[in-house]
Amino acid sequence: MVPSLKPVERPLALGEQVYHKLRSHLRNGMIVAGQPLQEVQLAEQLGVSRTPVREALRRLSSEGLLVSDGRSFVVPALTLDDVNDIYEIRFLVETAAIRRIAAFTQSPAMRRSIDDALAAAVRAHEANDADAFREANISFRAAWLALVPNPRLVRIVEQYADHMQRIRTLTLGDAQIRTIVLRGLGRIAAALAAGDGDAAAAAMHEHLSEAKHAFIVAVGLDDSAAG
Amino acid sequence: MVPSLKPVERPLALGEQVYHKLRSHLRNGMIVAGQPLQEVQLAEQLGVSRTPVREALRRLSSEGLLVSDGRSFVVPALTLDDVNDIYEIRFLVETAAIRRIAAFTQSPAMRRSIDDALAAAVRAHEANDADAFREANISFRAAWLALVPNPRLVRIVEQYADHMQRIRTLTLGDAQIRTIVLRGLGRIAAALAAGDGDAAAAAMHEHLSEAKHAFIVAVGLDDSAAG
DNA sequence: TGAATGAATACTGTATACAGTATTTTTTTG
DNA sequence: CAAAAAAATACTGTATACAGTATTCATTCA
Repeated sequence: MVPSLKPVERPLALGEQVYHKLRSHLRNGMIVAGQPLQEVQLAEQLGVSRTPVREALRRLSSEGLLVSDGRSFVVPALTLDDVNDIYEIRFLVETAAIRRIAAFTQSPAMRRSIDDALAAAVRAHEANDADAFREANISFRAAWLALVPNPRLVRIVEQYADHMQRIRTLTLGDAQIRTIVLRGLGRIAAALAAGDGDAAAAAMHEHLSEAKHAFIVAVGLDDSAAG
Repeated sequence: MVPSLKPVERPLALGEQVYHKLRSHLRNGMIVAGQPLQEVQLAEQLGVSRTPVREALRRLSSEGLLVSDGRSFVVPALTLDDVNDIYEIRFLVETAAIRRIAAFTQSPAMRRSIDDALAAAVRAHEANDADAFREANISFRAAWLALVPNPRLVRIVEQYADHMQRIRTLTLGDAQIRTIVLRGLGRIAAALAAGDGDAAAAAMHEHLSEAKHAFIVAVGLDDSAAG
């Protein structure tokens, strides 16, 4: 018998595929808020039956990415309260998570993928490529999250980051905001390179603060829009 | 038209009912780890078809209360790593949440249900009633959680508390542990009454620490069991 | 013309049938 | 008797049919 032979990749269940497809569409902001997501309609578009669609919708709903509008599901329109609540959680968990990994990011090997993502962000910014920048931003988070040893904590971070990622297309379309974000990523990476957990947490907090503010202004939830 | 007339209670969907029933059984430790939960079997016992059962199982699984054992679902046996991870999250979110509400718990009216739950715990402890004590413990958490203004934060706290609640029957069966827990609840309540957020967070941290230790010893995950 | 009523439609909840796969048991063969 | 092969079984993934309910549209009556 051959040792350490991994089981063959079984084709992903349809429900899983539908879930991932809808999720990525949500992340890209390709599904607008308010528009109802109906089982039959989606099933037809995706070429599957209602069952896997239903499963995916309920799963997204249980994660808060969709809400059940009595009958069908819709992408929730975030209120200012929602944004405050989400960022309260992000401040809490992302600063804790990044502090957690600073102990072993002094090693360049561990930092490899983080630095790669940062470099990609720099390139995208220089090329003025908003989509590539957004991708690099996602890669940056994925890179440092991969070092967090607590999978449950990772899950929470990913979940609430996704809530905002859905709208990130809006803010990262602005080159000025990309400049600010890039500086934030740089500060976080520098703190990690120094192995300074407190500095990394502080940099993350500032970074999230800037992102929150940019979002609120972009969507017009701030007072200036009302006045 | 009659004003303020609430919509009539619609009967809960079967999937919802199955979910709640299974969840409460998990909380009470009535479903042992390792035993596979199979759709057909559960459907037959509950008198419904596989569909709602399936929905409930997937939902519990997505919340981490069950894991998919290739085919069916099982209650995961918590390793020491799991316990450490779960409590890392609990330390983080429950201290933050309790700190958040201390600002308005100086008012006795706001503290009402918290004090009630504490009183119930005292009575249960004096009566040496483990079940009632467990209930009071749950009520205490529900009471202070009801004051937390961030529903998403509440959800995270509830979710990870439930992970442990499932085993709490074990530890709270011991009168000595109940004494320790009761002191912990008292310290938290006192800090809240004083409106001292930092003290409340510290009391919560100590309380969780004691609970974690009691659990590790009760299940025999500690070194003493191995040695 | 406006409101109320009834029919038609659209959608989800639930049950069940069918297909595919892993596991176990039985049978067969050395 | 042991091992391998084959069959039976048990289970989940998916599709689809059916039922119930809410919503929308058309029709009728004042």
